[in-house]
Amino acid sequence: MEMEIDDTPKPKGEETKGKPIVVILVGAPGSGKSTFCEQVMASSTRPWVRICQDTIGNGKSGTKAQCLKSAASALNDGKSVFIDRCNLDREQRAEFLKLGNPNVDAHAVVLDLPAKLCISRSVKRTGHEGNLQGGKAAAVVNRMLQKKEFPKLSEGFTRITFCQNESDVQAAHNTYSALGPLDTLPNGSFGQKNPDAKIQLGIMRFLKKVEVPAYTVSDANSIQSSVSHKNIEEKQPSYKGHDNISSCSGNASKELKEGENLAVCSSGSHASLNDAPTLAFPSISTSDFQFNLDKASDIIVETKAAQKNIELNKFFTFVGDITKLYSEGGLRCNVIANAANWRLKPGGGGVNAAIFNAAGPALEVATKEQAQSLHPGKAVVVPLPPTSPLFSREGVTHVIHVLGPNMNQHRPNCLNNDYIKGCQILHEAYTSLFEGFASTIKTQGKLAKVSNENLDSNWAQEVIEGANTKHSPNNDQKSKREHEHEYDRSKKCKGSQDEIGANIPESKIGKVDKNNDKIDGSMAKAWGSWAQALHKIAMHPQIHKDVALEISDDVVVLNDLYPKARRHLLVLARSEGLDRLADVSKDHLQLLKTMHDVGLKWAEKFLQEDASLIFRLGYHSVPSMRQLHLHVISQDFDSKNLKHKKHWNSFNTAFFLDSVDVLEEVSSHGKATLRDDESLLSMELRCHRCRSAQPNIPRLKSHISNCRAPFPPSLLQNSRLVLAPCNAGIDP
DNA sequence: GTTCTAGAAC
DNA sequence: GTTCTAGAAC
Repeated sequence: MEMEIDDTPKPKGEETKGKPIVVILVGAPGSGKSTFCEQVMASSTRPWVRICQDTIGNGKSGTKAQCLKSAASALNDGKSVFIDRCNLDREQRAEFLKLGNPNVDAHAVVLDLPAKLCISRSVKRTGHEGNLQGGKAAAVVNRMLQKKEFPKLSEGFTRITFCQNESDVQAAHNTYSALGPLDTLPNGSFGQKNPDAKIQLGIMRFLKKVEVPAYTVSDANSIQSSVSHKNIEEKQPSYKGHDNISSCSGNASKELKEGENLAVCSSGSHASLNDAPTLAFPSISTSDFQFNLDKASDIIVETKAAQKNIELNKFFTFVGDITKLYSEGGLRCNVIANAANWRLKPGGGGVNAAIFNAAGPALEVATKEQAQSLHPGKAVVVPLPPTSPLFSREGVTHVIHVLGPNMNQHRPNCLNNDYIKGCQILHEAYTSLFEGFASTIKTQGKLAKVSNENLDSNWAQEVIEGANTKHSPNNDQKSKREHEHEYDRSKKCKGSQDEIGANIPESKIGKVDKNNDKIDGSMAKAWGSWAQALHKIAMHPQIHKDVALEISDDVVVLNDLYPKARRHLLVLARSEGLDRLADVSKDHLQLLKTMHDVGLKWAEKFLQEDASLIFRLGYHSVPSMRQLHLHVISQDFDSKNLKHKKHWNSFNTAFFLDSVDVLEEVSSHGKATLRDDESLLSMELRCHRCRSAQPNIPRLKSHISNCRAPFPPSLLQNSRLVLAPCNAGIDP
C-alpha cells in the first residue's frame, strides 16, 4: 500500500490537541486532485496522509475498503487525511464521511473545473496512477461528470470548498497549506458560485433528440453536445453563456437530480420570444415530494396541452431565478407559475418564498382576491398589480399559483405515498397551469404585442385544442407509446384476454384444463411449465424434502430459490386449486391465518439470529409461480438475485399485498383487493424507506445499502413490518 | 465501449 | 420465475 506521508515533525504536546481533518476531494479525473494534495502536503506544517485509491494496492489500483481502512488508521494516529478519489456521487462519499466524528472534521474540496480541461489533462497524461489515458478518458470523464452530485453540508460535511477555476484552486490550496496542526477552519459551504444552479434538464426531456440548447450546455458535456451547440447558438444568441449555468450534467436524461429548474413555454418562436406571451414554470413537486423530473416531464408531455402537439421547440428549460428572468436572464416572461402552498401564503421555501418576496405584498393582496386556498392539482391565475416590483422590473403580468400533489401528512389531502394518484394530480396540476396560461392570453389578447402572424392570441387555443404541427417522429412515437401505456392499458388487457379467450376451446371455458388452470374468462393466464415448481412441491412435499424447511398438512415452507433479500422464504398453501390470491375466498381464511402465523414464526426465528433484520409478509397481486404462496422477506433487499425493476416493484409497490391486509379484507369482504396492474411493476424505482427515486437498479441497490431513513408511516402501521422485540419501540 | 433494460424463450 | 441477448442509453 502506498501512502504519501508528510512527516513534518510535530511540535511536542500539540499532536494530541489538534483535530484531524478528513478532506474528501471531489472531482473528475484530471481535475487536479492529486496535484492539490501534493502541493498542500509540500507546504503544510500539519501531518497529512494522502489516500489514493489508484495506488493503494501496492502501487496499483485498490479498493474502497482499503482506502477506508488506511484513512481510519491515519486519523487514529492524529494525522489529517486526503481522500484522493473522484467521490463524485453521494453514495461514493458516504462511507468516507463516516470517518468524520466530533473529533474529526469532514471537509470536501470540490474541484469543479471545466470538463474540457479535465479531459485534456486526462488524455495527455501518461503513466497516470489511474491509468486513464487516451481517447477513452474523454468518455469516462464525461460519464462521471454526468453523474456527479455536489456535496452538501447535510451529508455530514462540516466544511465544503468549491473551486471552479484555477484561482479558486489556488485559494483553497493556500487555505489548507496555511493550516497548522492546531488550526481549524470555519464550518460552512464556500465558493459555490450559485448554490441553486444545477443544470437539471429533466423537463427538457421532451426536447431530447431535438436539440440541446446552447445555454444549458456546460463544460461538462461540451464534447457531446458540440454539434447541436452550433445550431442553437445561431438560433438563440442571446442565451449563450448565461452565467447562472455553472456546472453539472447538461444531459436531458434520467440521471438528473431534482431542483429549481424552470421550463419556459412560449407562444412564439425563440427568435421573437421577447414579444410573445410566455410562461415560465418551475418543476412542480419534484423536490418536495420526490417526484423525479423524468416522471414529471412525462406527465407534462401527457397533459392535454402537450398531447395536442404543442410545438416542442416552444418549450425549453432554463436554470436560474424565476423572479429575475428578465433582469438576470434576459428572458421576457409575462406569466410565471408558482409552486404554491395550499394556503396561498408567502413563506415556506423555494420558489414560493422567492416569488412572494420578489413580488412584494401586492401579490399577497391580489392572490387573496382570487382565492383563499388551493386544492392539489388546481391552479389560480393572479393578475399582478403594476405596483409589484415583479411587474415593473421583470415585466411579469400574471402569477399562476399551482399546487402539486401532497405527500406531507401535516398538510391537507395527503396522498400517503400513493404515487399513482400523485402522478394523476401532477398531471392535473400541469393541465390547470396550461389552461390558466391560456386564459391569460385570451383575456390579454388585445394587449399582447404580436409581431408575427402566427403568434396571435389564438395560440392558446392551439395549445389546448390542438393543431397538428411539427412534431419530431421520435417524440411523437414516444409520447404515443407512453400515452398508451398510461391510459389504454385497460383496453390492452381486455384485448389480450380476448385473444387468449379466443384460442381456448369453448369446452374448457369455466372448466379445468389439464394443468388445472381455471379458465373462466376473467382469468385466462395459463401457467407455463416453468411456473409449476411450487405447485409440485405443495402437492408432493415428501419428494422435495431437500428444499422444504417445514411441512405440515396445510403448508410447506421453503427458501425462495432466488432470494431477493438476505432472508426470503415462501410459505406455500397445500390446497389443490388454490393457485393465487385471486382464487382465495372466505373459506380460506383459516388457511391464510395459518400461513401468516407460520411466516411470522419463521421471521421471529430469523430475528433471533439477527435482530437488525426487518420482515414483511405478503403476497404478489399476480404471482408468476403457480400455487398460493406467502413471501416472508427481509427488507434489506440485499441480494444478487434482485436484478430487475420488476423484482423491486413486486415487493415495493401496491403490487405487494401485506398479509395482514389480505387477512383483514378476506375476513370482511371474502376476497382480497388485487392490484392487478402491470404498470406497478414498471413504475420508477423508489427507495422503500425514504421514497427517493433512483434512476436504475444498480443505483437503487447502492442507495438502499446506505439509506437508514425511517420506513413510510403506512408500513409502520398494523404490524406490516415485523421487527425484533428490542427494536419494536423505535423507528426501524 | 460499457451498462442497463426489456422482450422472447423456456 | 430465470436466462439470453439486442439494442438503447450512457
